Amino acid sequence: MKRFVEVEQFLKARGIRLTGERQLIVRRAVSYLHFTAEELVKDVRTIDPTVARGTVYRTLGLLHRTGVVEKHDFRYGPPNYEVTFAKAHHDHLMCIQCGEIIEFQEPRVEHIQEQVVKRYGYQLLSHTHKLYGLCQKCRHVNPKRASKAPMLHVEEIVA
Amino acid sequence: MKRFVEVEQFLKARGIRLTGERQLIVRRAVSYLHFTAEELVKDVRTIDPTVARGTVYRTLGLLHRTGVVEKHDFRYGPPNYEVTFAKAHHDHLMCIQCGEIIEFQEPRVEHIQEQVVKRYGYQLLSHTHKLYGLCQKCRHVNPKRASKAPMLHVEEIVA
DNA sequence: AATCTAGTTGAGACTTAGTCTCAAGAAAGA
DNA sequence: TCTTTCTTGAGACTAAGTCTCAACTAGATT
Repeated sequence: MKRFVEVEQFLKARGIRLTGERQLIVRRAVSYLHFTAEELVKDVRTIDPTVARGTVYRTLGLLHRTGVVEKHDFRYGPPNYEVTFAKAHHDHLMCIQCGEIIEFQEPRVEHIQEQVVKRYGYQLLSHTHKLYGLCQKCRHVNPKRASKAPMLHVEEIVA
Repeated sequence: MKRFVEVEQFLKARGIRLTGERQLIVRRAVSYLHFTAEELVKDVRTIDPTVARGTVYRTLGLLHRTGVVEKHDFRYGPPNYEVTFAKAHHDHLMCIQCGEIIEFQEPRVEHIQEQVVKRYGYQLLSHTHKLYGLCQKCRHVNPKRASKAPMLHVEEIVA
């Protein structure tokens, strides 16, 4: 079954009104792996220019609140969204040069996290774990000009 | 030795001009554990209202590029800065109710990260690892009203 | 100490990303 | 079909941050 149909059924089952605008927005959103709010606005308005910016933001907020999309703050740049509906939990590895994003799973880290929160008497609700580096290609390319990304912290650089 | 003196020496050694504005900004910044750019602007301008907003932002950028401060995108709200100069690497655990931030160290996770990046042929440059949850106190408090934070993702909630 | 000059500053316009308001329009139940 | 409630488009508004430029100043040079 198409991914957007599942999402639409999920929304309907929660008593959320399925308007034409929302359907369009959901269908465009699932076509991306990752996207920014403004990218989605542009994309949707390319197909139907009558859809207001506000509607895209509102729908994105709705999808976020209902757990259909996840919001990622990759460094440098506006937040990034991902339709995680019916998708296994994963974390991200990003190339700071070309922007490639790789999704990885690491149950061992999840396990250690549990130990950490227990240590401080916390109840774990969620987490983010992002790795930044250079992919094989970019490592061998001499950047033509300085990237816009700020210099890395001395302490952050892993030997 | 006072923390800000060390930072000032570090900047000087790198040939960075030490103006009165920069000294004030550094001194206020090191007095916080975590702060937002706007908080720092307000704080600095309380002491010297002639310092421009832009100067605080520029100096913060300078401190960031030189690795004196680190920028954290805790979810919900503007980014958070931390003077990490001469401070051991650590990650963060945050209470989403009261905002408490705990710094923790987990060499085991750092080690697993190395394995992950090797798996994909990447060179690791930096990472962020943030845990969100409820502290002991907040877990037992019935929130008076819904928090502004978006609902958690089903997949994000750890059993 | 006076001079020089590249780097820094204040002021404020500008940008980007996102929120809010409200009248008009559309979905779903009665 | 009517009614109620929710959603929408339009655009004003806000928050956070960036940029420009003439005036100023730290620190090097004399």
